[in-house]
Amino acid sequence: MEKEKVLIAMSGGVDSSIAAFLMKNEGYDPIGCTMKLYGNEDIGVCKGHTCCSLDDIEDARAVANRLEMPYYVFNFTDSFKEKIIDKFVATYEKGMTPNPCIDCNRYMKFDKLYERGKALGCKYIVTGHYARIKKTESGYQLLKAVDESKDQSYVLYQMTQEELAGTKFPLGELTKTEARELARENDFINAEKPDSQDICFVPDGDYVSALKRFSGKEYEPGDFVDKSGNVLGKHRGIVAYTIGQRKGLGIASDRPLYVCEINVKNNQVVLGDNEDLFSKTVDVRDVNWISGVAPSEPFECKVKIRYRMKEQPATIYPGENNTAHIEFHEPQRAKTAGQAAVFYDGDVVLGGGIITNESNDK
RNA sequence: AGGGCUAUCGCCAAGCGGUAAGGCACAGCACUUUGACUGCUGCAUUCGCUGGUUCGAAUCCAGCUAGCCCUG
Repeated sequence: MEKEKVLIAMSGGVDSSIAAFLMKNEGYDPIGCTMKLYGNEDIGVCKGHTCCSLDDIEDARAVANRLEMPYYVFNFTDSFKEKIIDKFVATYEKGMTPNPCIDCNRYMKFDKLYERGKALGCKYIVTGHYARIKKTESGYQLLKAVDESKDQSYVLYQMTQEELAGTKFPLGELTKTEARELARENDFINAEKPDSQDICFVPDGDYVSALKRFSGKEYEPGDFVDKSGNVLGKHRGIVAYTIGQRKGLGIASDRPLYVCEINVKNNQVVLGDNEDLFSKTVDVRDVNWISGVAPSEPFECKVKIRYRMKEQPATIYPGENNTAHIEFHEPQRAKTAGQAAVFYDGDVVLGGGIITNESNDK
């Protein structure tokens, strides 16, 4: 009997390697692949451990060989630049803070890669994400991972029914510790490889320099001001800041200062106290409802406003044109335009959207 | 010109005769598939200068210097 083909996105890290291993064990016929998303020359020198650096292709290939899988490298550099990098730059220039990982999942893994999988006759594409997919009578659900500390459902909220139907997340049921164990037991060369971190196309973590390199621009310094408009100092360009940021301001005060507002128009960054950062309402656009249909009535659920935070109770008011208004029961710290708000009902991801900045959007 | 006040780390600021708190900034580490937040660690042998009193002074005294305020 013919085994079902699946396409495995392999970053070269432990997780996706184990994903491949598990699929193989489950009796699928896996094909390994790595998406080439950028060239080293595009991002400066590329050393270190990031999720898709070219060095990692060697590791991915080694694992694929080990598992006796065909292995391909897909060159997606053009669309990655267009869909991820250019948007990353544009978002910062608008005084907002992008989350490129979300876009990468949406436009690369579950769009470009998904198509390739189909073209290769694969029934599923498989990634090493820590999240679960559940089939119910009413359709597919995206769930949090069993290992809550590693849960990545937040960065997957853009997935559609069709994508969920054609995707497998074998790591969703495992803890990170178990994944590492498996890698060690099977002598995977990347068993001890550190978890990825930082933006993959900004390996040194200096995203401000990266922005300049990508855009070819210098960003104009401007004023740091307080709520009353008093000038407190000079900032090094609006793109270098995000809401709630404390470090790197270089301003000595009698208390900690935080970025409260980024004003693109006057090229000003407004600084204030931590208490000034809290607000109860958040508006989102580009909302994706995983079920495929927007709720017609307001409802209660829990919401995350950033990747690393515990979801908080809120009421969602679905709006026109894929928007929604969120009212938290308790004020939340540092809502940041450009980041995603993701809705949860227990372990189930209901959907999510991009946080708008009312003042900047006007 | 008189009178008063103040001078402690890059910034704010404790200390009031017993051998330099703390906050901010900065640096490093941890955490982290975004940016942040957060946590931990480090950061003045020295208190405007010069003398004096004392076993011992940033803390008391004198002079000098600088800044601020009030009054001709």
